[in-house]
Amino acid sequence: MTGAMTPARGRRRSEQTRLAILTAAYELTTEVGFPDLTIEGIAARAGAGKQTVYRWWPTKADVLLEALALKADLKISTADQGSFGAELEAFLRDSAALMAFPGVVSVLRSLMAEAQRDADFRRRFQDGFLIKRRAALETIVERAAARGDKPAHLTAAFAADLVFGLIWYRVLATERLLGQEDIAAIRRLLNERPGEE
Amino acid sequence: MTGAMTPARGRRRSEQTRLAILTAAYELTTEVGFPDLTIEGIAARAGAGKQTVYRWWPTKADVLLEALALKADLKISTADQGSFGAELEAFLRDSAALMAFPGVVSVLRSLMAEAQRDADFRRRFQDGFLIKRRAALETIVERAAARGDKPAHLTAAFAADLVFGLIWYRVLATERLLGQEDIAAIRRLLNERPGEE
DNA sequence: CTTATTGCGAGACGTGGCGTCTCGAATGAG
DNA sequence: CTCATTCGAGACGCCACGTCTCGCAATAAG
Repeated sequence: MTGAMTPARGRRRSEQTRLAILTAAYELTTEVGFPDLTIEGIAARAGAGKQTVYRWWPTKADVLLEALALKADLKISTADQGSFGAELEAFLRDSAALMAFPGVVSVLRSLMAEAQRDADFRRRFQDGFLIKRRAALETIVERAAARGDKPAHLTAAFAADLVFGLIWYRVLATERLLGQEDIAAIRRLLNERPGEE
Repeated sequence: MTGAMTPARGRRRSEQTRLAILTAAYELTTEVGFPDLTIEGIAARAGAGKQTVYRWWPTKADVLLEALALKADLKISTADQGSFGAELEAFLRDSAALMAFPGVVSVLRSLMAEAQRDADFRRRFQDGFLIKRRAALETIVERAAARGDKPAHLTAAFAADLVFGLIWYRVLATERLLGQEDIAAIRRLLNERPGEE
């Protein structure tokens, strides 16, 4: 939901049209790419009017941001698995699985790119996506700390910077996606020496 | 240089105009932001014709990429300092200093964003910037390996992914730039236990 | 039921940068 | 001198932008 409050009177927002717009935006992005994605094209494919899109979303990037949540639901495991290593591995596996979903990597690239160009969207992208992902990982690290199952000197914030840094750098700057060997390497790097120094 | 070979005959390319265009592009980006940067605006500020810009650079992002090299010269220390930790610290300090240069962070964001939108520029950005930076860091790691001064299980490629991942993630997804405490944390993370298993 | 209010599809409209093209002058090797 | 090439300047058609207007549909208040 991006728009205003629920109106007291008048016609209600069409949920069917909302879903048609989100689906059209997601599909069009994978077909023509984000730069050639247009509001006009989204509206046309969804069988909606341009104004209907503009009324509920400020930019095409915001449409995609909501479409992403719709498609993949962003469910990441943070369940207590007894050890920091196991939870970290589960988190990374879920992240890799999400990015294996068709079109997700392309959309993620587009959204991060747009966040660099539009300061207002940058904020919405941080609030609606980035900090939620961070929070999940930080939960795991903090639980490990409470357990005494965490390397010294490793703060939750720094661990999040490292992990998400690796994931995003791979997506944005290389062609190599996260593999099993990367997950093992991260786990080894962050998980060793539970109570040293 | 982006253009063709040296012509056998005819008027030579004006170095003065080339510098004026690069300077104008760099300054305009910091003033109006990359999205509102236009080829027309660059040409006007530089006192050049549009065609002169189009003749030598395929996109405005390519102009900025060359302007960045002109401004900051991208000199990163890879000198042998005797230990992996010292060289890593020098590298990170240089990187932080480069990004402290006015406008550099803004340009870096714009270029990485554009690399997500334009597949052709993506390649040029990788070849002309990203892999050069990687090569510098990988040199340091490989020298440490030859010295026996490197943690086990740490490959040069993975170390580069981690370090550049952290730097780029900070720039692209947060407002926090690389500080002294981050440099210390990276050094601690990558440098401990020189020969363990 | 009547009326006010809001959302809807459709599309017209002016704006502005895009990338191409043309022009005449300047430059420099053969 | 000759001719290829670059230069500054700007005209040109194109297209998506974001706004606006229209008439109809849906919904709640009176």
